[in-house]
Amino acid sequence: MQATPQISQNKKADSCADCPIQHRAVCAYCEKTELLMLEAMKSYKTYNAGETIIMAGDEMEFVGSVVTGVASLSQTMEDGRRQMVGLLLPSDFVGRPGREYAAFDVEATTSVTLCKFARRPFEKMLEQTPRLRERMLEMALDELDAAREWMLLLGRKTAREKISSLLMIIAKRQNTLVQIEQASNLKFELSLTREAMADYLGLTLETVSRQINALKKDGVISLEKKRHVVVKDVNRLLNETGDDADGGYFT
Amino acid sequence: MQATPQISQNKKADSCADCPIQHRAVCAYCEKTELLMLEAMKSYKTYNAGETIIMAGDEMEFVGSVVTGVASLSQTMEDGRRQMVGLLLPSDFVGRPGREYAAFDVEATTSVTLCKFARRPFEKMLEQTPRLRERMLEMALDELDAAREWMLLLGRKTAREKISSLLMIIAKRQNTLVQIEQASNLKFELSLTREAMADYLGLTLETVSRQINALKKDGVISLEKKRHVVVKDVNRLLNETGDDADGGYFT
DNA sequence: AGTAATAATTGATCCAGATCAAGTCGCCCT
DNA sequence: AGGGCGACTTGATCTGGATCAATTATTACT
Repeated sequence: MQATPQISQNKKADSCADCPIQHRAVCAYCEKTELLMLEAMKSYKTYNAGETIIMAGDEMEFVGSVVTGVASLSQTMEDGRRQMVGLLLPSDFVGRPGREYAAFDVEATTSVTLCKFARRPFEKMLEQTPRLRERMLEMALDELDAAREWMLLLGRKTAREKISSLLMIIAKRQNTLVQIEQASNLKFELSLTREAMADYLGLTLETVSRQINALKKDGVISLEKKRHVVVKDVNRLLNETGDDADGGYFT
Repeated sequence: MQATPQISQNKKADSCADCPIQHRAVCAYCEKTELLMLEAMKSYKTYNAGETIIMAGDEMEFVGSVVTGVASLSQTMEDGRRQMVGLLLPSDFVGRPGREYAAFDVEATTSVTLCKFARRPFEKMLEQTPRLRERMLEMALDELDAAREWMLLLGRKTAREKISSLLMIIAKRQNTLVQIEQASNLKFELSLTREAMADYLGLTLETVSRQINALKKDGVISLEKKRHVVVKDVNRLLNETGDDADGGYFT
């Protein structure tokens, strides 16, 4: 039963073009008074690729969301083993309201612009604003779903399935449903190093490299540059992920 | 730096003894009117060990929470590979408000009693009740933290570390902080089969069996019955998990 | 252009955990 | 008591991905 690739939650769809705050948490929350409060509170900051934004244990002075670029949330064991536990793309939220000290490392994978709010005022506003809290709940639940898919990937998928899944995940988040359905030739920028991919997938960078080249040799993808992927047949790639054909949620 | 084992979030602490609704989502929410509404809505149901409570794809008629027993949330691939993605102990919530069809399988691991609310009315109540929404957000964020710890386990820990971590997780959730600190001889019921443990940890049941017996042979634990564990020295076990000594969150 | 630094590939070997295959234990049932 | 079934253990072997070790692109900097 081979269905058309479906995109479950395209977060882009949630943003409203006329809202000056370009991120999901507060974007749909376009009511005048609070919007102005948020406007007054926010500030932008840009980090360079590779820069550490927050280290586990740091005091959390702010929360915010990714406006442009890619950041990662990860955990490191004493002996250096690393596991990425969150991939933060534009519209994703950073920080946990009510949390004093960071539990995970946040790093800029590419150059990243963050829209920041001082944590305390944001928390106060969260208390006063049911609509915003509702939005945060929705986001947390979406992330939880994503984390659970990710757990299946980490626990049970083969290296090849892991790589294919990652490619699909990134393709989905960077392109709209329409683009993917039409795409006999889907291209996208894979803005992660082999090492970052390995940390995402629970593999070594050597295995990542080998599997990407295997997919290439088998004609599933081709590479224009090391980090620019061309998918010839999306369904072919989807088959390699090990997921159900119609994958994704039922909402 | 060997610290005393810390327990980050003991969910038991959140329940209020005089609240007739014995679960976390609504428990702290003891305001008369809505409490009565919830009272009127709720119904209990008990499932036998091994019974399927919900299958992925089913229509979700209810949400609710675990009152007694242990249930699991899991995902299955077409070829039968299974990964547990949630372990549901008393006070844990089942179902996602707003979700029409189940995304995961829910199964009773032991005999389980669920306190159920019809989904629609619960959702309506959630809309009207900011305090309940706040509670749900907090729970979702806790689960997300747990999922991220779990991802580190799945992606980077060795089989022995995985088993040790699981034992610590269960010990923590079944005992209070005080009990654990004092415990030179911590006992607990491990209410999972070897297979369920394997599904939790991304291992095979044979490996689970071998590692448990290795921990026993090395004197880290002993077994009174196959599923009744005695931990002689909690710090010794904690060392085997690969986690930081003071592990857990900073709130 | 040349050189250093970083990212990626590729090969050879190894080993933790999977797989396959018998057992054994404990428990319910008549 | 015995038999049957599910849960668990234990052993032998295999293998996917890790590890170790060079190269070979890329990119960034003078």
